[in-house]
Amino acid sequence: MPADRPPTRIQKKNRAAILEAALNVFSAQGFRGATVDQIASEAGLSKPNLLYYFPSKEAMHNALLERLLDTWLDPLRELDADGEPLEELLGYVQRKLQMSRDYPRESRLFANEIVQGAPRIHAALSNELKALVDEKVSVLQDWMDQGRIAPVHPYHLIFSIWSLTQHYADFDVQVRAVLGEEDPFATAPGFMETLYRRLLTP
Amino acid sequence: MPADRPPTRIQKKNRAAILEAALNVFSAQGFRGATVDQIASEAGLSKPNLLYYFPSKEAMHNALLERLLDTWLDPLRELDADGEPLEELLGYVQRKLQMSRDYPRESRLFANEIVQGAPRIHAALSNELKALVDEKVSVLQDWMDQGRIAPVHPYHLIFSIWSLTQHYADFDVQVRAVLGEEDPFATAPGFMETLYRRLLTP
DNA sequence: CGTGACTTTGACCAGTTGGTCAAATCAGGA
DNA sequence: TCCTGATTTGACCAACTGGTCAAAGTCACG
Repeated sequence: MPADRPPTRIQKKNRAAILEAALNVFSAQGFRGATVDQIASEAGLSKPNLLYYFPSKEAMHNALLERLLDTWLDPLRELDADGEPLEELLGYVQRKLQMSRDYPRESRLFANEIVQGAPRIHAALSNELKALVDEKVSVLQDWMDQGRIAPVHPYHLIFSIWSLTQHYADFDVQVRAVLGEEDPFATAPGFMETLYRRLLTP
Repeated sequence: MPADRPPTRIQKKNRAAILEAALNVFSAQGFRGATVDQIASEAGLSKPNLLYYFPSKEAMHNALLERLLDTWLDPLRELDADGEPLEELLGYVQRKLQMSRDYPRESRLFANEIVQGAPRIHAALSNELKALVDEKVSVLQDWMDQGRIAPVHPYHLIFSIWSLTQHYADFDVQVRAVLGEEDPFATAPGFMETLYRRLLTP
């Protein structure tokens, strides 16, 4: 563990390689299923060397989760209260869907954590996450009150967007087993657009 | 391991207790996260005693998954080609939602397995599951062709039902963290009905 | 109540895993 | 080049975990 002066070139490179490898392994095996040795070999480093950069396996996991929550909520943050309601929501849906396509490992890391009761990020859910959702829900509520989108339970509306979009990353195996050759991400955007347009058009 | 004559009273009781305990532990911790000792103590038996009834930890897990897939698909099997299309679909949605409320452990067991790539039930997904879905999709397609429900991508329609309903079991912690006091299952059925009614009414 | 099959368990074992440590090696500024 | 701090690693541990086994206890039925 080097002193807390600015990180060297080597530190940056190795820390990044470790997190990249850890993301692969944790997202595929879950926290307990992952072993430090696996991560080390995936990162091309020795196990003691990993533990030189991160004090423990849990620290790697935490570093990933911390970085993740922010990225994960970005699409929702972009929802603009001053935009055209339906287009804003459809935009949010498509951004979220793209994240499932482009960052499936992150989605699964998150899913693993939540399914098992979110032991490590429970606080963040009740604080940051809840605060952001509450804020955006009040925007949705205003739009509904003004008759600019159809009235529906705003929290369930957001849950539905989360679950529908993340399903394609988290349950990827199942989706592909059922669909066969067809690429889910070719047809999903159209389906989503239809669904939310019909649901929300006043 | 007793002979293969009919199971005794004790065998029945203990096997059931073990599976019940295993469901608790596996659904909360995942396969690798669960330990045989945990399951044993939860079942009120000793570890060697568990391994007298099941040859290995994996055998317990398999026994659960096997029993699960059938139960899990029952609501979809009930979808009746001769019924009134919209009502049939809404009925399916509500049955699936009830399963999430009444059997959250089973839902999470399944989720854990799929998120990690379904290593143990991949075959069942491509066979039984795909066959059933294909069959029901052709029913949906007929309904759409006849103009009895609005045309949408039928596979995505089914995925959407799965993801929306299971979300309330699998991501329960997150849902409750955001909702606070409100019981999700009080308001979800209404939301779902609205959603699918608007999506599917021709 | 005796007997053979069924059940239970304490003690144990080998493999795995997270983590440590001292010694060796390397990088780069003076 | 030399020196100091940064980096790397082989060898090790202790704890945990899945699984074994022989011996002891219990059950049901003739």
